[in-house]
Amino acid sequence: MLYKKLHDWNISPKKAIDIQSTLKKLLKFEKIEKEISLVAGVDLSFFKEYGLAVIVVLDYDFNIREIVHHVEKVSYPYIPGLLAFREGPIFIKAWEKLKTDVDIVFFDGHGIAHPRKLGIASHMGLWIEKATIGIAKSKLIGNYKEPGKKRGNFSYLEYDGEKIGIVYRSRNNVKPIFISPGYLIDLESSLKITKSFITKYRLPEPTRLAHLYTQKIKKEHLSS
DNA sequence: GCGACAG
DNA sequence: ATCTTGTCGC
Repeated sequence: MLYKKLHDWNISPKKAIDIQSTLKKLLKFEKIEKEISLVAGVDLSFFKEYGLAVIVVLDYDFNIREIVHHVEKVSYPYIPGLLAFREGPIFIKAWEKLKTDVDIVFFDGHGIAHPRKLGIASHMGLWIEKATIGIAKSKLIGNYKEPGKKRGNFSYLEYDGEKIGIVYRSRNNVKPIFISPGYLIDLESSLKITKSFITKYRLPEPTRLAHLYTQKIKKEHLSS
């Protein structure tokens, strides 16, 4: 698939923060009316000095339509708030290999629930010009009330007096997931669409399957 | 200065 | 994210 190269990746943390502050101004959020038919889930795993990105495409019936992956040396450390600079360049290489045109992309990490409103989901949404949703397993910033213990219970993640995400209990008695809009989608639509892709597991299928393949493909690489 | 801190 | 087996609980 095509994408816009908005900047270089090999830059200092200070410049990376400047870029985030600049790109944040380009974000747009809309209510999704159209029925979603094809979605993609993205996840990465690491081994040795390499990073492996996997993109899984699913249709509305959870059938896998396409899977692509890309492996390359990691060139950026993990710094809270700058995750996109570590995983973004590897994800983009996998994205180049993707042939299916999807409606929405789920990322492992936050969207606007970020210090500069530019978590990896929002950041990459601008590059690929697609609607994106951030699905994180823990919070980066913000405050929230612990949601009820039952599946479906939720509360809002707030920061600077604004609702930036939803803390959603996807299964009974399990840690909640943090859903936040990435790009071209609003909070309400993000929750609705994410819920439609959650079955019997904590994570929505696109993200869950991407993670599964990330581990599987990594093992194949280590044993051959 | 202290605590927090996506993956 | 990653190093790692069994085990408690729904």
